[in-house]
Amino acid sequence: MTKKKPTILDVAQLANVSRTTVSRYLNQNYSKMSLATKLTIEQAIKQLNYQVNQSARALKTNRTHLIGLVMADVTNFYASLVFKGVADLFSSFNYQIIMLNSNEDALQEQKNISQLLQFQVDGLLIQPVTKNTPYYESITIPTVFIDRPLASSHLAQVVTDNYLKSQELAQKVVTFGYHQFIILHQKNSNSARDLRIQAINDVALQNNIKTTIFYTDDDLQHLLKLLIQSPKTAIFVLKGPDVLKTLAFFHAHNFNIPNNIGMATFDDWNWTNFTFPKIEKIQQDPTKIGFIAAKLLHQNITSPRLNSNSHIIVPSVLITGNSLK
Amino acid sequence: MTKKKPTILDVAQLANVSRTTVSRYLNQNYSKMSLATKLTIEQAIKQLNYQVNQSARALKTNRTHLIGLVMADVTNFYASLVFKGVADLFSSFNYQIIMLNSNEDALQEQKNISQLLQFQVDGLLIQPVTKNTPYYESITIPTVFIDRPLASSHLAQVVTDNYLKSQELAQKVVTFGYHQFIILHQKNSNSARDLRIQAINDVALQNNIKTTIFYTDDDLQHLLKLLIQSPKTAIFVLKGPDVLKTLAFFHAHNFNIPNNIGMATFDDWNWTNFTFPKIEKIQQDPTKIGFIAAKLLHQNITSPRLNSNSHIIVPSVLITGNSLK
DNA sequence: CTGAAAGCGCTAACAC
DNA sequence: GTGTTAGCGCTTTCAG
Repeated sequence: MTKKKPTILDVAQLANVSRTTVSRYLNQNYSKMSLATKLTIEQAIKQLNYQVNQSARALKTNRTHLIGLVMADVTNFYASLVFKGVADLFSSFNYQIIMLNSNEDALQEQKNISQLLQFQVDGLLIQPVTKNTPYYESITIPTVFIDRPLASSHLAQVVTDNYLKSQELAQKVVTFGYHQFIILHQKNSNSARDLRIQAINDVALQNNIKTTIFYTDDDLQHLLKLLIQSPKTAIFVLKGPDVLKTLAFFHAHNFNIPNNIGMATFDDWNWTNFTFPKIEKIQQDPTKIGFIAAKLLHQNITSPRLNSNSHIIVPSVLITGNSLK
Repeated sequence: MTKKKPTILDVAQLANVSRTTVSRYLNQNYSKMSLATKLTIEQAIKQLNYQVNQSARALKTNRTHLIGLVMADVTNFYASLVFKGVADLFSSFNYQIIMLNSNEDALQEQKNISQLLQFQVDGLLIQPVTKNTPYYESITIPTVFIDRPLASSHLAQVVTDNYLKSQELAQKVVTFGYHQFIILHQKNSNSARDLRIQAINDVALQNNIKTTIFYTDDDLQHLLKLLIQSPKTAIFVLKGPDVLKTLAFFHAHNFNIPNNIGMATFDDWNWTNFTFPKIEKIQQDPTKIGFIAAKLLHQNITSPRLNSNSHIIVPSVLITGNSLK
């Protein structure tokens, strides 16, 4: 327990070779090494239960094999799914992921990034909480932004097709003949959500449909006023978990979907797979977004300046439900 | 971009002091330092935008300020919540969390642990996928196990009161006069789940109630046979997300809860907050478990051999619903 | 109050 | 095919 960890020197001495040779073994430079020494070293390592010290290696090679993942809100299920994708990609290259929580706070995000830079991470994956591109552009290590589009074209980013798919969804809703749209979301805003709202609004305008924005943070009771004695209404719920909440609320107040109200939503996960009725939705694949972002980052780390400012759109899918009528 | 990062030496030269003095500044050893030099150094650091190199510091001090978090399944919402608790605690001590996914696979878990040891993490938090205590006991750095109880008393662990609370829940269900229990869970087993099942079984036995175990992995259709023309039945759903699935299924087959069937569940999150009806449940607090485990680990890191083998039980709460009748 | 210098464990020229 | 050696950036005695 208290005895020191074996170093490369211990292995070298036990195997009767030099540190260099052991180092070569560790880095798989077997090319110029007799099978005999290779086996001796292998044996010595096993015997001592030797493990390379990544700190030392990092100091020498200037590569930590650490990736920083800065998520806007880790308690959001979106974060787990992105993490999975990122971890899946990087685990095959023996990189480890340090995840931090910005908690939707810009200051915390900057602290997180600064911390990660001290740890000399080889790359950064950021779900940005702000649109503060000057700060983001000042980051000098390979970085890929996730989920929330940023205006600057200098910054590599992997996002989904928010505007177009939302437009498509809204247009489909229109075909059902709704005369009023209600958009339900949380006050806290971000660029991805803004694009969705904008698309819905644009479609509404083109079709002379009245749109009201409503915050789930507020008491849903207020919503009732909007619904009673109003024209045929469709509700867009911008966050998966809010669907459950809203459904329960409607159920309690004897509103039926799709008979009294139409509903459509955006789903990062399978929230609506088990609801009644099935909700018309746009489904995105956060794990895929994470995986692709990680892949891009890995490229930017291993061969810099190649696609370092790619913008990748991971398409989402429109899934039919029976929540419109 | 390509220019080298400033080192402590650059700061020292700019501030006209020695590396030692800068190092003292960095480590807040202000006690024996003139205010003048302190300010000069502060200024130089700002000017160069200097950041300490943690790899170098780690090599020297033998402390990485890295914590390894090995979770059985990161796509499970439980993992996010635990992570939050762990991150909340350790962020105040400037430790970073490296999270890895064992994917419910023992081999993967061992690889993960081995990787983390190479990175010289200062401590380990493990949600174990096996009961392989010999291997776990061979780990020589501070380690705390989470969620799934391990037999060995040598190992520090933070878990919830699975057996007792499950017993309490089952006993409550019994008072409603159910004559049959069905336990719904996933085939994949672990010690925490086993304890819950055992408690329910024990209560059933004591009350001459027939219990059937049913896997959600299988087609739920089979479940119907068990329900039609059978005595008054209560269903225990062992995983929050499965509640949605099961409710939707019952709804589709015109079974009403609580009129036709009773239901009780275990909830890591607010899965059942928005269901109809509200489900009788045991609610645990994974974030709290993570926080407490992290606290214990931090203690074990900073003052070893004090509580290094504590067993902490974080109580869960029985929450009344209207799913029993 | 400050500095000189050794050394943490490893890698990579360069030598042989 | 293998070894010598310098040095990555930092902390820490020890000396002044």
